[in-house]
Amino acid sequence: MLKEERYDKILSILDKEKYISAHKLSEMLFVSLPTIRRDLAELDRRNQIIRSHGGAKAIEPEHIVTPLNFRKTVNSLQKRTLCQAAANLVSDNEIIFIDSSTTTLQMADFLVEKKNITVITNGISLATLLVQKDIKTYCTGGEIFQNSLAHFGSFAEDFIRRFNIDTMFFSCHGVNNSGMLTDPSLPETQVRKAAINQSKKTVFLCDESKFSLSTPYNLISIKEVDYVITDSPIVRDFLDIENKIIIV
Amino acid sequence: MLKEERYDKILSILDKEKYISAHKLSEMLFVSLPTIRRDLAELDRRNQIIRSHGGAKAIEPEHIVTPLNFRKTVNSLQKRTLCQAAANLVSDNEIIFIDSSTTTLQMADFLVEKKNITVITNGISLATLLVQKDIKTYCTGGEIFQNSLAHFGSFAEDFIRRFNIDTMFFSCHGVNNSGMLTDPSLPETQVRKAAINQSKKTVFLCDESKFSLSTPYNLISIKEVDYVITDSPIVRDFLDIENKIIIV
DNA sequence: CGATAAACAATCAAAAACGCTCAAAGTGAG
DNA sequence: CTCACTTTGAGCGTTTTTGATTGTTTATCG
Repeated sequence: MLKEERYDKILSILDKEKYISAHKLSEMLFVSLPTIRRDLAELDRRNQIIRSHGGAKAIEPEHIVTPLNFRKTVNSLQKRTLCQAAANLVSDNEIIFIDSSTTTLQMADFLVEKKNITVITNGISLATLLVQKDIKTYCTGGEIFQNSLAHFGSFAEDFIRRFNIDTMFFSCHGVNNSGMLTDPSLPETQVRKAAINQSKKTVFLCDESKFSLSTPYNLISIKEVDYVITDSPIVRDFLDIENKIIIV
Repeated sequence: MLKEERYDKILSILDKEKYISAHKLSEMLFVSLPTIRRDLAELDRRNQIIRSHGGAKAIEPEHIVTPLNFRKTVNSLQKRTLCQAAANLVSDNEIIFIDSSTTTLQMADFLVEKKNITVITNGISLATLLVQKDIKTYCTGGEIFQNSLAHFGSFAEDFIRRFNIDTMFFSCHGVNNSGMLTDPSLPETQVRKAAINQSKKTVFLCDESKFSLSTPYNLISIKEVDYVITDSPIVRDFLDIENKIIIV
């Protein structure tokens, strides 16, 4: 097994387990403890896990994608439909923010028809797509994270604070039972918060898989979102005012 | 079996598997290990796979940033040689800046071997390449320009001013007869100036085509550059101190 | 607080993978 | 057929990765 392959396995185990001991990893991957320790040290250096005494804990499970379902995940028709509905909310001449996630990536395809819009994003893949479609695009700066090809951290937040945004489109890891949008990654949450603060209107793209998932960091309550775009009517249970929901 | 045919097979295997060892490939394709290693080296050079110790890993579809037609202009051997010489000037643990241009793009290939370096760039294609090769990469933010897939403008300049850079690598459009480096784009010139101001050392990558070209905006005189890497001895005419030139 | 066990970093030797050179095999043009 | 050129595989010294061993640090519990 290649080293990079082992790294991926560790990350995908941490995606499910949240916390894993070095000892257990060494049994699961059939390598010695020193090797696992070196792996964990390296993954910690890359900011992909958080090292702790005895093992490691996860930080960004959302972005670890297994080889088999990768294309499906990104190009899913489900997400495409959400993106189309999202793009319908954009008017000509607007300044919009789109956060970096596999869910929002396909919005690029539906924004082409808009006139004179400006898009701000922290996702490099999305930014590149947009630019190639002749859409005026700003990308936040900062360190680039390998798994998501996106910017997080104070650089990105400072950048966002310079803009007045009309509409902000985002996704996140899950919605817990109290209707709070949550994510396992603090940096991602902070970037989204910064963007929400600068925006007149917020739109949450929410596929079915996200319900009853609770992860450490709170973003905002789903009730505070202006529009929820979803393919699952379950969403109604969390909302008071019906007309904020767009079910596709 | 033709070589290109074998390349195709390797790519299609990696399309399904994500990781593959050189050993396994040699069994599957009935050729020796040295041959597989040469194949993998070539495919890595073409940025179609990512080489790693023991085998190779696939490039994830999401990570493909450069348009297809980009490659022809960029992959010239001439530029590659300049980039290799440039990379030789980088030591472990350094913080370097690489400006966005087709000339500097191939530096990514030669920086892999350095340990613990940090690269700052305004070029998105370069940044994406670097990140995939596990190099700590910061990209300046700002508007993205379609032609160059790069950031310019005051956002980018502000970003650069936050760093202390050891070495700054750049190219520009031309060198005029007084030895002044010039460029037709003011924003590009400004970004380069900002980066030069933050840097202890500057390195100019200069291929033959650049001489006697005068364009509107002055960057600095070639005499102020710490190292000039060139494939053309004509450069000597513009310089006093010989040891700043590296002719490849 | 101190004792005990677990986890750790550091070191080293073996194994695997590597790059390199060189000769053999294959290929195409004259 | 010969010659030049490319491609391949074997041999060899080097580098990288790995796992065992050592002594040290850290967590736990009485």
